[in-house]
Amino acid sequence: MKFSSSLKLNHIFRRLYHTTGQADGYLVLYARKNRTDSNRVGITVGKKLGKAHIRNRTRRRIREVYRLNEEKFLPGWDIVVVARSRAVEAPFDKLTKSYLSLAKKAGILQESAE
RNA sequence: CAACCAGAUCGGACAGCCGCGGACGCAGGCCGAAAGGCCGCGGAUGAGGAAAGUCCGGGCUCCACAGGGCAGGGAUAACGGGUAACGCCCGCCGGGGGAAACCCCAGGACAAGUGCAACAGAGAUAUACUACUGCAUUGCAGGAAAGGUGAAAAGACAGGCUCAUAGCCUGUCCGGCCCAUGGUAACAUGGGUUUUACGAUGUAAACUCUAUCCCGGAGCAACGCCGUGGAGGGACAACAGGCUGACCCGGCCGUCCCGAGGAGGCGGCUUGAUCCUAUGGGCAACCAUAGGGCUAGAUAGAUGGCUGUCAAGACAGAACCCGGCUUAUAGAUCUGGUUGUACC
RNA sequence: GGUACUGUAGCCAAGUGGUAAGGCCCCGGUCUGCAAAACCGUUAUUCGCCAGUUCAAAUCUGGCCAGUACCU
Repeated sequence: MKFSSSLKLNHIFRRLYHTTGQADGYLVLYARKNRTDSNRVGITVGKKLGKAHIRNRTRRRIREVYRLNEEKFLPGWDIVVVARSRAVEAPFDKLTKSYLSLAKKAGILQESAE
């Protein structure tokens, strides 16, 4: 990916949970500026959603949505996406639609992508 | 061919585009004094039979600890073997199931002691309600067969003597004990002994006893190393620097050193009671020898998305590592075997 | 990843082998002109599930399932 990396630090996750997020039936999205030129993206899949292989698959699909749509995002943000229970069985195009609409509400999409 | 039984192996495949992890290689690029770091390119490589539950047994690491015995605690339970060890595995004995192949069993001891046994029943470890027999006429003697209750009522049955269903005698069977033979052994077979004391209910997944084994605690989020800042301790010799102050002393900032240590980082981290093949030993589990192979090491945690064809069809994702057990699991293939039917 | 604990009526729960206490709620009745309160009565096919031991299991033993807490 061109300007993105994964978000790994636990205290940044906790800082983002305290911000106001955007949510729908599939996902919850938190975003915050990070004063760099790149994005850091974290994904949270809670233990209630299923066993280990189900959580792994859900996380991969959410990561893939970001990877395929990276050029639509603005750089310089920390982003955390939390999967909700409907995201486990959701088809891929619905997941993509949900992700992008939440990102648009949060104001982290490029103007040309809208 | 059908229905089964046992064991073993696999457990979506192929193609295209985009993408991920850690090694390796590169006369590649950038940073750096160097060590090295970051990026790029390349071709390989990259989850399981249960990776799961965390139920047992170990390795490994740290903390605690002079030696020995008793006590105490825990585990196991026919017998023999395998193993580093096990509560696991193999063989075998006994019992149970099946027509058979074959499968299942926590399978020591209640005549060492203690405890518990509701309801029903006359009586529950002991008894005499109904009923029975003899003599006498409602009393004496006999003793426990039958009825009934219950999970359980003094091993089971037959014949003779007898007033009798008591008691005694005889015989058969079950169990116990003793002897012989076979077996390493559990045990099997045969013979003997006896019947009120060799047989006086059940329960030890009740306390307990016996035999064998074990014995401190924690667990890789263990543990070791580095450690910006901040806080702590020490030093500041000479004119000296800044702040406080009219000035001096003093205090703070400052400079250097020290050892703990939070965030974070690095190691631990994968070659091991290892796997494959062959030969030999053993009924088998397994063992020995020889040759060959290296096959994930992440740390918000790597296998995904889309398309096409076939199939449509599971359970499910390593996190220090092994040996087992248990649980979940669609389907496919192979090997050996049993029974039934038909044909030659 | 690791270590503990809990599961009994809709809710809170007692019950250490022998008919599963009690309280709240719900429902029915008495009372009242109608309610409330009070009083009386009623509610467990599986005591989380499956096996086993026992004459007999909520209870004892083993294995699963679900939930909670702690270490971080």
